[in-house]
Amino acid sequence: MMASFTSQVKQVIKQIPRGKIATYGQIAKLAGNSRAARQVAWILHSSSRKDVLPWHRVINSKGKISLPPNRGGELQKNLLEKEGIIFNRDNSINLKKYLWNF
DNA sequence: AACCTGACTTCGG
DNA sequence: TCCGAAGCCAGGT
Repeated sequence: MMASFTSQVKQVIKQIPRGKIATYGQIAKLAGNSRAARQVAWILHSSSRKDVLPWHRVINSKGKISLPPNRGGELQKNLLEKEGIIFNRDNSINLKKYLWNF
């Protein structure tokens, strides 16, 4: 079996329902390490190229997009809005409303 | 083959 | 309450 942290993270991300978002820390915690949020970010980089993952549903704990706009941040915002997520005027997301509680 | 960096979070002072 | 430092895994150089 592939019980590596990476595969766990991938599985968790695949379970994020449409129209909801999750934070790096939340995913890391579900994958087994609450402090491995950083790896989650890196995994999205490497895995989203090969596998199809809803990477756009992953944001930081402040409820904002972590990518620089020129790195896909705009795309991410666009994709989330298409799923019905409303952004605040400061480009943040209402975690109380959209955070994925499994 | 070793070292560095990355779309972050949490803990301690 | 605010700021600094540590933690974690993998891929690229």
